[in-house]
Amino acid sequence: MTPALLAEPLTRSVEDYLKAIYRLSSGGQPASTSDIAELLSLSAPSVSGMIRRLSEQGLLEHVPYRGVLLTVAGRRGALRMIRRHRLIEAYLVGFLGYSWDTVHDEAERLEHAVSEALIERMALALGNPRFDPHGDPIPSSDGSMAEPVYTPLAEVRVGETVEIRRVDTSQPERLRYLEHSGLKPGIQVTLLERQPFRGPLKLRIGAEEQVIGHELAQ
Amino acid sequence: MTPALLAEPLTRSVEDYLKAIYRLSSGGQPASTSDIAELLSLSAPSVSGMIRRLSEQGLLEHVPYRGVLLTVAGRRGALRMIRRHRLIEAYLVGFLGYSWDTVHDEAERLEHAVSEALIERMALALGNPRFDPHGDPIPSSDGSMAEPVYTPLAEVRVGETVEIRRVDTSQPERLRYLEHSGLKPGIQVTLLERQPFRGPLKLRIGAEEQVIGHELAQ
DNA sequence: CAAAAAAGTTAGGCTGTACTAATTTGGCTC
DNA sequence: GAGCCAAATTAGTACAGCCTAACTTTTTTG
Repeated sequence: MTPALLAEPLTRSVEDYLKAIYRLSSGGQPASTSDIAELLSLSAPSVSGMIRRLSEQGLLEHVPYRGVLLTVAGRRGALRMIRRHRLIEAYLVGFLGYSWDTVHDEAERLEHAVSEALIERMALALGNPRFDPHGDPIPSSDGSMAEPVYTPLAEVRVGETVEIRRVDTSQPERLRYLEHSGLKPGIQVTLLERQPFRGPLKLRIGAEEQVIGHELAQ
Repeated sequence: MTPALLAEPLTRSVEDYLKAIYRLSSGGQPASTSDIAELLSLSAPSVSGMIRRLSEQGLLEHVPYRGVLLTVAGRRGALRMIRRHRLIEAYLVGFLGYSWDTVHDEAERLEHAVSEALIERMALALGNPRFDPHGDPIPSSDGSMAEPVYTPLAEVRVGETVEIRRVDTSQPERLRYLEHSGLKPGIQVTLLERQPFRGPLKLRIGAEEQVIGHELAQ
């Protein structure tokens, strides 16, 4: 419950915890110890210990045996890292020829090391983008983030032509597949037909393609 | 005395120690505990402790009370960091508008975080340069480094026109001054006159300038 | 060349972050 | 509602790196 206005710098570990908890609690439910442990590949006791320290620092709210939620300060820290991560990804893809699937790990390490000044220079070089290469929104430096609602491709009507806006980044191999088939944000796609019972969708991207049982969640 | 061919990754601290020891022992003399402590802003006992660990890892040769020298493995680690540092500096100056005096600190942190792949992409974007923006040589990825011998400006004859090749990077404020006065590598300079007894030198850079008592060591 | 000063090392401690093993708590089932 | 399982926490340990205080070795100097 420290004021946290004078914000001492966070360690790398703390930054990773905040990001993880942000992701896990994005739906409003608290993040559980074991989910955090799973996401960060750590043991549950390690997470328990860190949760205690982060609570004492006022970065999160802990209800024992129930889970944690970020405080305002914690959320600020998390969004700062997400901004960094997504800008770094955008920069590496835009200026250094990185591909979708390799850029994540690089950004994961750089996000802890880069200065505020460099982040802003990269943002400037990119034209202060609002979205990263996968279509995920980039928080602004004051910590606000546009979170537009898109229609999952699975729910588009047959015959409709839509623009891909965002792709799920949680699985690298799926990403690689999407990249290979040209399903990138900004691309126009027409839904040709849909098989019932969560069956595959056929769509046209210029040439055409027929894929994805329902891993086209969006 | 481990073989060190399977090279476990070095920690940030270890990387900094290796760089410091490389610098301090570049003349062939061993680096002393207190010089290392001074350079890294650490206490002497901290350095003593780290020296023991690094010796055990086979990264340096320690003669108690006498000093340390890098082993082949240690030198490899040091040159790897110097390559990273100088390429990052060159990249930030060349592509992101950094100035001489601000680029060092940024590189100091990034050099520990960047992947081998990103370093090589930056090198490629720069056209595999052999020298960084200050004129310091960049070690190649196999660990060799050209170390040309240049004539200090203080020893140039009056009337001669020479090209600036390299500037001393050890003092940020001096660097800032040099940058301001246009004394950058690649620039042509004519020595107009020299005052005796380590007095100031007058030189022409297009317009002209008269500076530097003898901090123009090169 | 002996004593003082400087440099280096050892001893002992602290913090951050991780671990395993043991214990506690909460929720589910019969 | 008793018992059990899973999840969470506590207890105790380790290691990297840092520190200060105290001691030893080397160098300098009167």
